Amino acid sequence: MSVLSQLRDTQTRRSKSAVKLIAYILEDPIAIVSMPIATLATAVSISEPTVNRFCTGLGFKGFPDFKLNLAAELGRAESGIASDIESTDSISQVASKIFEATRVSLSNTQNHLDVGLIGQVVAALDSARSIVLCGLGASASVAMDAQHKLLRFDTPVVAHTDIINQRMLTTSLRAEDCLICISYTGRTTALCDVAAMAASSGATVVGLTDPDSPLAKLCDLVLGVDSGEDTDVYTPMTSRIAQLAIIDVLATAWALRKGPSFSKHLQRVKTSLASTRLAAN
Amino acid sequence: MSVLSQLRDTQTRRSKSAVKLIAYILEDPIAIVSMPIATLATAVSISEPTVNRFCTGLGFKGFPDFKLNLAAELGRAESGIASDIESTDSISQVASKIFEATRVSLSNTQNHLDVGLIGQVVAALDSARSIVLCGLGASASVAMDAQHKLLRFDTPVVAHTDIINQRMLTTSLRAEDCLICISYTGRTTALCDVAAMAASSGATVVGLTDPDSPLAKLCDLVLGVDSGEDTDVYTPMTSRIAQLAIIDVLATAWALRKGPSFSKHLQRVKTSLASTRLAAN
DNA sequence: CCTTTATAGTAATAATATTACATTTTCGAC
DNA sequence: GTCGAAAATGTAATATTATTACTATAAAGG
Repeated sequence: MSVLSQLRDTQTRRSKSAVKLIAYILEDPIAIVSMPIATLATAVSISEPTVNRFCTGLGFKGFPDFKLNLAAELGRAESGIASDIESTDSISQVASKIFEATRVSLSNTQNHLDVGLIGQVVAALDSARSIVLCGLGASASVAMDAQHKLLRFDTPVVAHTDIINQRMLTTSLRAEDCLICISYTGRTTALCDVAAMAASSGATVVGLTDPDSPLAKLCDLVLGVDSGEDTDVYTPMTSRIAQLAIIDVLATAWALRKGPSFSKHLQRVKTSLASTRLAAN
Repeated sequence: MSVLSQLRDTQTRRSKSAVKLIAYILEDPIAIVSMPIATLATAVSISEPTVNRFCTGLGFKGFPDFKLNLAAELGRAESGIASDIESTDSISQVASKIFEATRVSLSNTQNHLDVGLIGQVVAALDSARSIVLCGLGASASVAMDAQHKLLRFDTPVVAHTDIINQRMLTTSLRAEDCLICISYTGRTTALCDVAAMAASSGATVVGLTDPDSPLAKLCDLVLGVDSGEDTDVYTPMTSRIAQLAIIDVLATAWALRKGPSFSKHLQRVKTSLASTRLAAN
């Protein structure tokens, strides 16, 4: 499992010093890799053995081993720094850059993903009376995708990609419902209004958005999608893909939570589609 | 420059021990990162300071710094084989596996991408009177996403995710139009019908699908999406993401083809959206 | 063949990390 | 609350690992 996501996991119980330590490490992981244990210990005002115990506790051989693994992981994330596309690029250059940028974005999202939160969102979905997905513009397709995936579960789910329908919906939301708002920027006024109205109805509002955005502040649970991409000319492509990956994780985690009896249901959905397909040839 | 390529560089003059050292490191770089300098020195039958001098000579602060950089680089290269999700997996394991599978799928798609074909499709888009996107089920969201991206261009574009509308549309297609059919399996009967009808109208039919599928045979141009994933229980997640990446490439390549004058138009689209956004805070 | 320079080795030292043990804190039962 | 067990933390000693300073050896050029 990834070091960073292990650190970000809010599920596991942490000691006081572990909390301080994690916060400090996550603040600038790159700096940690070239830091002796003494420096780190002093920086968080704890003792060196505590740092060491923390590392072994995570399953590493010791502090140096921890640093090595962290470095490897950061290397994975930092690799491309997705270079901008130039007007002189050939198609194959464009393709490489886009694929690389997408991979980088995925890695960043993975590294910043809070596993504990995923669990909470899955719990919210599982106990919801119904699930509503809202997204506008580019995020509309993400909402549709999520709808398609969540349709397999037996909780009523619907995606709304139209602001009028979205607003109408909030009037009928109940406290037992779950609303998932999808927006890359988290600054779309219309969607913020929807989230605010939903929140006042008592429904659980989940945001799939920039954690620092106005929208995020209106949500009960926020799944952050790594930003840091310039929203210029070649619009946010990679962020959408990261959102989709998060939805995959949600759907899969939910299916697992439902347990083995649930796979029968999935099978039924599947076979009901078989007749729409041509045989392989 | 990358550590490994620096080591492989045959141009630079090396001392006798440096040659031995490099050979040993390249043999199993992963092993090196968790090796103390003493072990390495003994293994190559040279002294520890020689190893150290070698590292500083390469521009690193010392042996540990060298190891750190090597680890980061290896982490980057590491392309795990997407393992299946087990019912006993924890949420973080699920997340890691999904992200990894997605990255692998992206790489596969990238490797199999025919750049010449992309060029042909872009040419078709550029000369089209209008563009129609068709997708059903999971591919509906891909079609929507593509629509959103292509809306920025000044060719009329529309996505249809409803089989009735799709069928109606084919009756009004002309030879100057371009139809893009999106389907992961390429075996959805309804969509094959649509493609066949469109083809008979003379329109250019582009498929974003499995190259060996019935749908692909009905298309003029086929952009293959790497399959090889079992379509069981946890349905094709990663393939969708690969499709989206291809669409990104198409849209970007098209924008570049349009040339710099076109970026003005993109800017106009962008500013027209600004008023729907909240300011950052 | 000798000088010069680069290269390598030895041993001491410095730096970094780990262990063993003592102390404090936390948490739960009473 | 308070007592005791368990967990968490700190101190100091020790072990590991890396670097430096110095010496010796080997290679290159005249």
